[in-house]
Amino acid sequence: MQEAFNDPENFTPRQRAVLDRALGLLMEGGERALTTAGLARAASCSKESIYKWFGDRDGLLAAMIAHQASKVRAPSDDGSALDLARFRARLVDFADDLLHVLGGDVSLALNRLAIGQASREGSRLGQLLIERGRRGIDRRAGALLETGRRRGLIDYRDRDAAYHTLYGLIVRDLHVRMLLGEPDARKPEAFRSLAEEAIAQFFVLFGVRDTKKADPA
Amino acid sequence: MQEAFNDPENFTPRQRAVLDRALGLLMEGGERALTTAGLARAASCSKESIYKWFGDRDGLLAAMIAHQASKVRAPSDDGSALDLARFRARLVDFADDLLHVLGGDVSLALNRLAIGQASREGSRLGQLLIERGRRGIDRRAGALLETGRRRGLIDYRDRDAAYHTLYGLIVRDLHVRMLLGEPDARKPEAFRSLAEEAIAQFFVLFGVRDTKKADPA
DNA sequence: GCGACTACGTACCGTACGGTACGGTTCTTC
DNA sequence: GAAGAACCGTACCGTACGGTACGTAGTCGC
Repeated sequence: MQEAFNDPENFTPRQRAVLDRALGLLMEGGERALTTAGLARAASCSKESIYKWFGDRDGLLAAMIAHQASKVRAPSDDGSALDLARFRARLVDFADDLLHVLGGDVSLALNRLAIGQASREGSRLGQLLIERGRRGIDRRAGALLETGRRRGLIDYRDRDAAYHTLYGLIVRDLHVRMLLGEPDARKPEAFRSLAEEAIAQFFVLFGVRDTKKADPA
Repeated sequence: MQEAFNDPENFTPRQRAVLDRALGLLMEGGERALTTAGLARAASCSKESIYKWFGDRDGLLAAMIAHQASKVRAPSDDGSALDLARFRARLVDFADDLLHVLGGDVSLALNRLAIGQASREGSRLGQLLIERGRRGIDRRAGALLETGRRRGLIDYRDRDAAYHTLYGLIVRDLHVRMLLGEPDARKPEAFRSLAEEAIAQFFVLFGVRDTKKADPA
């Protein structure tokens, strides 16, 4: 019955505050800094309450992921009319958002936590992170691509394959480098130009040919 | 003077054997399974020797990375004459190798270890992993790309940018998913086709147009 | 006002780990 | 063959953490 602890809908405001404090501790000092005693002290609650609410330490970690995921609301994709320029701008925004999300403190801390636990057998944190965190982004991008294809702005055979290519063009090896703590990888001021270049390349691969093709030669 | 411990050239065969056993423990059960007492028991050595050889636990981890990196020898890039087909095959091989390396047990275990430690302030494991592990791959790919460009098979403005794009096309989000423990991401039997598709896309972006351009329309 | 409930703070327990010390054994070297 | 170094096995120490138990203080319903 540990699942009952993981439903962010049932979290009380007090519990959410404690989970936020836990995320803060995790961001500051990593997993080692997130101890039940330390969290109880930092959040001014008792260890007993923590265990009562979340079961055990793994339940707490899972609840943190669920809680954080519940805070992120994907911007609703209004199906307004898209011309090529607007569609391209939407893709650039998506790419920029993606880089900022992946490079955010909370995302990096949670991914480091889940990856650190991934070697352990019974750990479902990785799955949980993918399901709760990535699914939303994937769906948002998938819908965007689908819209672009229906409007004849891009074309592809396999939507998932196209999305994975888009993801690779945007993120490259930046995510892992940021996870490893390489300072050069975390340059939010560079994300915009990276996003624009990635989308330009994506259009070369999947764009429908148009009359305004620049041809340097 | 901890640096002295990290030079794999100075490791004795006995020390290498211990480091191999440590890598084995790390692969089996993650960082939690790699304790000094456990390693001493598994490798039939004394804890005192471990501390004498590697300084402390962090020194041991660094030595493991250095040791593993020293085992990987990049295949020497013989500058034989390359036509397009051979160059393309070389790139596919590189992509296939890259996916197999990143998805290997040792690589995943070491990356998980370094990422788990990345939040800690003084941790240089991430840097060490990038320097010792990735530099070789990067140089190999860079040389390959440079050769292709000199032969007029591909073209690019910025070699590093081209390489990063190549990396993104090959790896996509597979590395992080494998690090998170997603079973679907680790399908070595699928790596070859992924590699071929990535190289095909790379040629669309950076290939020099030739007469045999297939044009569906 | 009173019981039932919840939560806070603290103290406590068992365990496990990093690191050190020491006696005994094997191997090298002269 | 003796001196000395390297190493193994084990025992030991201090600490820190996960998890539990308990005494107390609010709070809500009646």
